Order: sequence, then structure tokens, then C-alpha cells
Amino acid sequence: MTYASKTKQSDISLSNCGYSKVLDIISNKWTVLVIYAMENGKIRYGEMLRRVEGISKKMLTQTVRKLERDGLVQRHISPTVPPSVEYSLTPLGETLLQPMKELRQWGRVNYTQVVEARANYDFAYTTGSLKKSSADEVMELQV
Amino acid sequence: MTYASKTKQSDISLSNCGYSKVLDIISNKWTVLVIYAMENGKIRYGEMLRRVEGISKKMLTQTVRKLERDGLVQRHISPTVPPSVEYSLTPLGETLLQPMKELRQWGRVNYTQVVEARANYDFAYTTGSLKKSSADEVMELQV
DNA sequence: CGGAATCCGTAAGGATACTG
DNA sequence: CAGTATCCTTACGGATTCCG
Repeated sequence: MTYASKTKQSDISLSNCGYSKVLDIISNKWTVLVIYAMENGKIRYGEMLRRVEGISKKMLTQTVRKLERDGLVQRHISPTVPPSVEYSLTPLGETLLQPMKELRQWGRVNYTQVVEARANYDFAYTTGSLKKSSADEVMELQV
Repeated sequence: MTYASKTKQSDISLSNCGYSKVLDIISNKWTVLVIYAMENGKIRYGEMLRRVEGISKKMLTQTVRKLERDGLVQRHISPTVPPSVEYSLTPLGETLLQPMKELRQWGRVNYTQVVEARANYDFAYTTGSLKKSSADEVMELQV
């Protein structure tokens, strides 16, 4: 019996599932990268803008505001001219670093296989046959 | 010196960061919930449709296809009438369960604080003052 | 410097209906 | 039962401009 169980399993709900709670916070294009930029301590707005490759002012502000609202990020304003604003993780925000790192590690370790699987899948569905390995072709995608 | 380091830090890139690789896979409304539905073994299409609360056929198919393409999910078709299709995690897919569980655990443990932080933030920005705790008001949101 | 405001295109996702 | 196909709405995010 490969089925898990015949007993009624609880539903997986968007509103009560721990996964969804987290995704509600980190699931978008920039959030984890922005948190990542703060993992070593305070960092200024402009510095983040440069470090997080490709992010716009709009999205950086929006992302960091949402994190602040969620209690994961603190904002420190130095009322100088020109203004200086630093961001850092709150204690709550820092607790998210560990689970995040595990995800990153998974990505580093396994993404090669994912890319290969994709190539294999695409090949199968465009030619009708299957390849054993497409490691050669995807080599240039590794980083 | 609260700054992490003055030495040049590597940029955080969408294309080469382990975080982005994972998000590329799991960062959307349904993926983690669908993976979650398979954590105990094979499960049929219709059963998932019922278990994952609120998902439509379109999104379930789309999500599960993407996971299959990524090599995280296997599809087993029994050519009976009516057809029976079962999905299960591949070995690669199962390796994602552990880091996912840590995230879920984080959500379960800390989401209360996040909700409270939000209420506090919203209160501060709608009234101009700050509250110490809004635990009372957010109680009905807990699950 | 650190934003806010505005405009705009794309794409993610919902609703519904149809099919082998 | 396990999907496709189509339409449609919204929200995410990019580009640009302006401001204290």
C-alpha cells in the first residue's frame, strides 16, 4: 500500500497552513534577496539598491516597507542633509535567516538537476523521445 | 562598528543566487501546498483538488505540470476508463520537504507576531500614535 | 539621498464551459 | 476522472518623473 492513509486527512488551506503564512511574507520577486542583503547587519538604502541587482527604487521601498510592517525589519533615520536611512533585521527577522539558508542551500545543491530535468522534459515533448542526460547542454547555465 | 564589513560584498543577483533558484520553483500561490499534499505518498488528481482548498483544476494542472517539468513530481497514469492519474514526489522532490518544513514551522511559530506587528504598524500610521500590543484584537485571526 | 507619484504592460490566476 | 480551452480581471512590477 503506497497510499499514505485512507483515514481522512486535514485539508490544506491557504488561510491556515504554515506554508501559506510564510509565503505570504517571502513569496515575491525581491523579498528574500532584500532580507539576504541585510543578513550581515545595518545597510543603507542606496547600498541595497546597488547590492540587489536589478531592483528599482520603487520595488526596494515597497519590499522594505512591507517587511517593516511585518515586524521583520527596522528603519533607522538619521535626520541629516542629505538624509541617511539604514535598515536592519529585527530579532524576529533574524529568526527567518536560518530556514531561508536551508532553502538557499537546497537551491545551490539541486538546481542543476532541476535545469537538467527541464531540458529533458522539453526535449521529450518537442521530439517525442526521451534523453538520458542533457548535462552537456546545460553546463553553461551553471553558476 | 555595526556595519558588517567595508570590504566589497558580492552582489545579490536574481540569476545566480540560491534563493532565486528556489523561488523560481516554489514561489507562487499553490506550489508548496501541492507539494505538501504529496508528502505522504501517491495521491490522485481529484483527491488533491479536494485537499488543496480553493485550487482550481486549471491551477492544479498547471502547478503539477511545472513540478513534473522540474523533475520534482512523477505522474502515473492508469489507462482505465475513467482514467486514474496519480502524482507523487520524485526522490529529488522529497529532498525539498525538509527545508520546506522548516519554513512551515517558522510560519506556525512566528506568524502571530507578524500579524501583531501589522496591526501595530497600521494603527500607528492611521492614528499617528503607537500601541504596545494588539494581541487582543488579532486573536480571532489565529488558527 | 531616499523616497513618492504616476503611467503602463505583462502575466498570474479565477470563472466557466467543454472533452476523451 | 482528469484534464483543455477561453475569457477576463487584477496585481505585480518596470520606467520615468518629481520632491524635501
